[in-house]
Amino acid sequence: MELRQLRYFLAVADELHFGRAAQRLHMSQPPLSVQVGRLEREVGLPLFERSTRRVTLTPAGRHLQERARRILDEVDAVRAEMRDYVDGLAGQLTAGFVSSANYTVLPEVVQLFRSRRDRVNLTLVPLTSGEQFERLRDGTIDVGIVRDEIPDAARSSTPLVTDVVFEERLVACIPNAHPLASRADLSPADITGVPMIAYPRSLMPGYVDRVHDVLGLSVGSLNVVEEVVHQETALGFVAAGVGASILPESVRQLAPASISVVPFSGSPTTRLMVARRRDDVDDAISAAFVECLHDAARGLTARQSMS
Amino acid sequence: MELRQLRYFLAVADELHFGRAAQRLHMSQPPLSVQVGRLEREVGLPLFERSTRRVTLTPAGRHLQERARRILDEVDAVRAEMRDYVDGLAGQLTAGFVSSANYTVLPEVVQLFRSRRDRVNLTLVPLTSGEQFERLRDGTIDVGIVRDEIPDAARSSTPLVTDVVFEERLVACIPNAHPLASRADLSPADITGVPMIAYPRSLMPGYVDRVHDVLGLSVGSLNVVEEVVHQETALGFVAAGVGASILPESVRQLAPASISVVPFSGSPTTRLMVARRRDDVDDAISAAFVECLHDAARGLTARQSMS
DNA sequence: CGCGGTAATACGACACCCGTATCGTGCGGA
DNA sequence: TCCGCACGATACGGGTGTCGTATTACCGCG
Repeated sequence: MELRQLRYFLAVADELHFGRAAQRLHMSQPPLSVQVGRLEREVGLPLFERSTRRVTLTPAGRHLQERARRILDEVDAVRAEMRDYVDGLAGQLTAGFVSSANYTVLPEVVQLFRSRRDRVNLTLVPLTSGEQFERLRDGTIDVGIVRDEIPDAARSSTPLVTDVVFEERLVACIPNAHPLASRADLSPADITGVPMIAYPRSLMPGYVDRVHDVLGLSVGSLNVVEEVVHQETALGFVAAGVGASILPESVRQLAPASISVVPFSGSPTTRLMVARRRDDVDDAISAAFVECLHDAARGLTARQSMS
Repeated sequence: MELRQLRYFLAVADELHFGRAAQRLHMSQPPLSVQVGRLEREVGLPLFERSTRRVTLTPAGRHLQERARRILDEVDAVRAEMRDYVDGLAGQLTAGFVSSANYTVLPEVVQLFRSRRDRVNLTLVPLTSGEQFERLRDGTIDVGIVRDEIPDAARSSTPLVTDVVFEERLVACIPNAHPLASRADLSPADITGVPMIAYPRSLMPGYVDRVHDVLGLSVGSLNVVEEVVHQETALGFVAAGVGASILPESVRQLAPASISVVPFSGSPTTRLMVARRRDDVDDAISAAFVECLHDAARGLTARQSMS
């Protein structure tokens, strides 16, 4: 029993006329008769009562008509669902993200994407930028939300492409007790002697390089006393008076009253970026996700410029 | 998209191994790979991620796995249902019956058959014996419950076969006012002069012949003053004093107090019979129906002999 | 670095399916 | 009553699909 035979049978059952059914199927009548006959031999009983003047369904034929219609409808539905996978309306997307994105675009991005592509299963994996480059390469994630540019070394080894999503100012988080805490703004020279809480370059290469770059600092010029991997941890050390830390401005939401958040003169920035494999940029699902990122960032940037 | 391809795909999806799947499908691996590839080209995207060491389902593949399993299960179910039609567990049966059967076997037969073959649609058509012979011939009914033997003329024109189902005594229904009403039993000679309500021979040939036969009457020897087609009508005329009528004993259930029901000496009988086309005797459904008839009659005969 | 295992490809044989031509049959009109 | 017509079934040839065997390509492992 093949679908073709069911389609043929159903056409005849609906038309109750082999000639017209054949016409509807864009074929000639003889092979249609043959296929229906073959189906009847397979199920072991006649599905039609035929005379040269009239074709009628047998009870078994009537039953099969209902079931065949149901099955063929289901097959059509599957075909449509498969087309949705082709068009990116359904599927799977695994996205990495730096935890700091939690405080800017991420919540709205997730909401936007879930509403626009409700049949895509979105899996979010919190990872550092460096880990995301690695997992983009081995295919464990499809898209990465990273902070700042990919270092040349990582970029050359695999063809990854990046887009700037959201730009925000860098700020210094300083214990209130420290003399610099009361300053309106800081210059890079102000912090060179200050004990610093920083990220390991191996895990956050883009961000670490960016900070040095925009502040005009040479490698090693900062007095790093502690290395951490999360903003929350960094803020904890700052609050404890261990040192200061250079973080994205959105960290204000997390900073307790015991910490002063001081901007830099010249408003140096850090950039949230989205990274994908080059051969993935025209994938419909990841493209939709990137679009959500930009849409969410657009709203955030507008609010940012108003304040 | 054909069922064969879905079957092949599903085997691979279950095994995650082309070789083992091919083995399970009793075929070799290369054509299996080809068919799966063909299916993938049709839906427009890969269903498996393959390396030489590992086969994995893509998201679309996982989805299709569920749907394909469902569809194939449904096809299997249809096959089983079709087999039920072959085996006579499902289908259609149109049975004719003489209205007098209503007062003996019919109610129990219907109940029995409906419980034994709940998936057979039983249609009951009240018809005289003569009409049933006609409609057995043209296929409008599949089985007939008739009274007494088919006359030779009807029998020869089409190959019908009959079985005795239930035998009961003939009785005379007489208005209470008539002198014969008080008799314990009657002989045929007693009624030759009495005005009679009878059936037309054209509609009930078997019964009319039977009555004449078992009572030893020659054609025309009865004084027929009225012809009717239903017991109920005959009883009405009897109650009105128009005349007497010779009916099956089960008519007692219907007879009002104004009518006397008197048996004949020698206990002549009428027989309820089941008739089928000869080429239908090994049809599973009608055979089951006949079996129900006999089973119902068996119980009835037992109760009859006890009284 | 070769070896085993696995999926993909190549190719020839066979079966299936389709279209054209034709037949058999039953109904309806002349 | 007979002929014509409509319709489904059958016959047959050509093309396509599907299968099995043989072979290739690739990957992981010892």
